[in-house]
Amino acid sequence: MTRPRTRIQQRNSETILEAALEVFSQQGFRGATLDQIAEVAGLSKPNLLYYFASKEAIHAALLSGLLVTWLNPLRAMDPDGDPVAELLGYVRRKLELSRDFPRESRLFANEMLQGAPRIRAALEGELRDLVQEKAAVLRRWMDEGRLAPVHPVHLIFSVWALTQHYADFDVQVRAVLGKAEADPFPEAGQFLEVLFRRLLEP
Amino acid sequence: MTRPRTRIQQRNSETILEAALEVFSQQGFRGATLDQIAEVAGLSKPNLLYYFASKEAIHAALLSGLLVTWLNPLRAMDPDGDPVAELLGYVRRKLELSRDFPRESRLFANEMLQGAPRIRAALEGELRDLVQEKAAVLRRWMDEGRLAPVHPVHLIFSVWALTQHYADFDVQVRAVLGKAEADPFPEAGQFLEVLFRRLLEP
DNA sequence: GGATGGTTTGACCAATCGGTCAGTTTCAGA
DNA sequence: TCTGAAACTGACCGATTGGTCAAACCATCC
Repeated sequence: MTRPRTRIQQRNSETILEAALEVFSQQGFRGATLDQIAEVAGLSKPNLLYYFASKEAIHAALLSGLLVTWLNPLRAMDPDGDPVAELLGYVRRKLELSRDFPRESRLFANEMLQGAPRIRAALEGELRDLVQEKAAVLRRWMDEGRLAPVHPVHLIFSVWALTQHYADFDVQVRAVLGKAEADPFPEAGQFLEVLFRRLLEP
Repeated sequence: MTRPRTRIQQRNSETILEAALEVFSQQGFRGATLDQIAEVAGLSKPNLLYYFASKEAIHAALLSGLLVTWLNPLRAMDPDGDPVAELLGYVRRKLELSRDFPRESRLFANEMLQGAPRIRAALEGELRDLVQEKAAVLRRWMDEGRLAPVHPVHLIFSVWALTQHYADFDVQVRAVLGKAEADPFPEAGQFLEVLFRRLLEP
């Protein structure tokens, strides 16, 4: 449940979570099966259940760390920094998360599509509080005339939507852009910088 | 398969598809079960399979009409109209789709998260062609100085991301905004209009 | 070389899965 | 009112599901 003790426990727990992330992020909770996870992990199904009490427990372990990681870039937005630079930095870090951890993004998206049955509480508590706190900072910046006035919460939504789109809809992005092997993220980064710069510069 | 003939066939086919949309959009293909769909539809499982050959067939029937509906707003963008007005109109119509057909949006999102195994071909064909066609129009508008120069395809991505976010992440949006009963769409519409106006006006 | 405790597994379980089928009920048209 | 087709159902099928368990394995320390 908490920290694995032996090296084997450490290694196998990680292997299982890695495999579970692969499967859950693609199939959702109900669509994923322990057999799939076991196969990806290269372990037997009973062995999975030796390390985690249930399918639910594996999923919970994945989700528990997720929200924190996901919100770190927002937390890092400095109220004493330069408004536009801070927000562009946030966008950049969030886009890097989409690029480097697309499966985590899809796991989160899956949970949202299902109506967030397992993290509803965190959304209405932790997440809401942080967003409201940062929205107040944004509102202050706007009042000071250092940021164009827009609805601060929807502004944060727009950062989420625009960055996560490149992870969650990766197939579509690549299909439309055509060049299957090319990396769409550099272009996306440039586009988003222009977008937010034009939106936010007073 | 094609058009139902009798009134009963018409009604029950619609009932089944309506129920299937409810379940598939929330659970994804693998996560959904025929029993769930049958219960929501108020029909017996064998009766479902009297109208549709298989679970796969129900899902396919839902998806087949989806892409067309989903792309209609983009199709409606008039190459001879006013650039900014046309794009804002597109955004408005797309946001209305998110508001009025959130389950369709989630069904599509689920398919994307799974890697689009059933509509990959349409993405690389029909969808790609339409986007490239409209991107050419956007590029022309930019060359004529009637639209600020940005990457046209990523511009279209941004419309998708920002509008679909309000359907796909509806739970999160409402959790963060707090007021559970309030409708976030009017505010969203205003925000998106400001965003795209500032981004696109030359 | 044993003893010990952490690790792994084949065999198995009840429940649920998508789907079939023989047979019954309902309905529309003559 | 009769009849044939359409609509519907309970019972059932083999496969798969999440999960259990006793037994075996294995590394380590004495």
